[in-house]
Amino acid sequence: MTPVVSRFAPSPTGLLHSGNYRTAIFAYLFAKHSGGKFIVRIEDTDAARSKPEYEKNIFEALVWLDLPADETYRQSDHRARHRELLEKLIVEDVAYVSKEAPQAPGDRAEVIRFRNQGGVIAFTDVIRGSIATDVTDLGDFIIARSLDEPVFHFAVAVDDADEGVTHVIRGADHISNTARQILIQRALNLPEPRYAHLPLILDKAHKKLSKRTGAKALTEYRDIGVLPEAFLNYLALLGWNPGDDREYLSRDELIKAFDLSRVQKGSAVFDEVKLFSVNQHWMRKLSVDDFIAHLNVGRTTSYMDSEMLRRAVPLLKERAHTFSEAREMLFGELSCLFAKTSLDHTLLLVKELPERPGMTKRALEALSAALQALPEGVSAEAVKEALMPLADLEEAKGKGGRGALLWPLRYALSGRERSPDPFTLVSILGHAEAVSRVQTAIAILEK
RNA sequence: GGCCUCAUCGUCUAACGGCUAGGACAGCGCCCUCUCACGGCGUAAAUCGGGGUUCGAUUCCCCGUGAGGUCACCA
Repeated sequence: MTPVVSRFAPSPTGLLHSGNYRTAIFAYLFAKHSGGKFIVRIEDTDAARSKPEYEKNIFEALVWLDLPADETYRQSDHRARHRELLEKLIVEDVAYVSKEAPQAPGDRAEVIRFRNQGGVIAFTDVIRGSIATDVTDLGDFIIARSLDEPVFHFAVAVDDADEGVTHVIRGADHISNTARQILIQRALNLPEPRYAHLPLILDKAHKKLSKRTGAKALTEYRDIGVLPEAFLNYLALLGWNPGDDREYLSRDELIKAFDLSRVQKGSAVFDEVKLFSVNQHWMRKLSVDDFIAHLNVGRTTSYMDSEMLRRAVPLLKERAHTFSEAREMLFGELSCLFAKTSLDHTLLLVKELPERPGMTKRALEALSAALQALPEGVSAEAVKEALMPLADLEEAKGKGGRGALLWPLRYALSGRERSPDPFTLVSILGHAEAVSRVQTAIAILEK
């Protein structure tokens, strides 16, 4: 059995989106599952639209996703070979130079066309089964603008054969191109690869994902702090499933389980919310050090005590779905961990009962005493055990409930109406800092 | 419009022709709770329609319908 060789063949004419990289992921997983080769070929035959920065972006993305190519090609490097075969076809009169009336700016007065004999071309798609196309209506299609400028169909047929590609895994939007490419292969006597056309990924409007309609470039997801393992996981399960109930698979598990026979035929809608949910799963699996590295807040560490940051990681894992969201929290609702915020006198008294004036202050004093009695480095659970009995105390009972005490405490510690619970805050801040903040609150009440 | 392809909850999907059509994400509700989040429990939600084949169709066949793709001197 010949080893599998798959390829990812993007054209560097723009930033690639999730749909493009999903085909790369499937091609990679398929090759690696069988221990075969994964090739990346940059299809830059359109010299006018191909840009080096787009090519750079593609490789950046593949590095980020960790989809290393066993071999890398640039289609334009094969110009001599393409020319040789083009000349051969012309000599054999399978192709011919045709005079044209240019229709659009940039059109040539002379192109190379394939002498199409017509008839039905059929192939067996690994995913969809038999697909037949009547190529008669294709006419004598163009295979090159000139001897040195082959067009996509021609270059693909030649390169796939020259590079030993056994499986062409690409989007279903290429189905109708396949017959044309087979025609060229046959004329050139090239081996015919197996084809697997993947279901398309659709946007919310159920249209093919495209940058024109707002699909994000993959690197945008990287930049807002999506983990590559999450992206890989989510995209692999869009149009494929491992055959069991697993929803979260590591890259090794994906390679092990991947199988073209379980690829869906129907297209799938890209759901960012689910991607973020998968991302949260993988964020939670990160070690504290790795998590902080991904946070990438190095420049602000003078503001953020690094020990405090470490202690905040569990809170961030609990809340954030992306690292940019985590950063927002750090500077927003969790900023109270790193700096005291000014307290609003009326907010502090929000749970004060009119019939029991001074209750808030007395509660905070009792809490302050209880906090000082706590040993250093206690868990949130231990803090809760120590403070909860106070919250249930006589004076707080009735209408105010535990909130009569817990609210001023949490507000004194965080300066915010929304924040983690007070026990967690104490355990993170340390009781010295916690006591100092409570004292500050008491001082405000005394004024 | 021609040609090609596809069709299970809102979304991603599972179900040798045979359980009450299962799971996940998102909803919703309850619990936990001073808030936010987490968590726990629960709930709603689907086989596009019509014909066949069969003892029995989500599953196989046909016809509709719908959706998408493609019809470049772009890939």
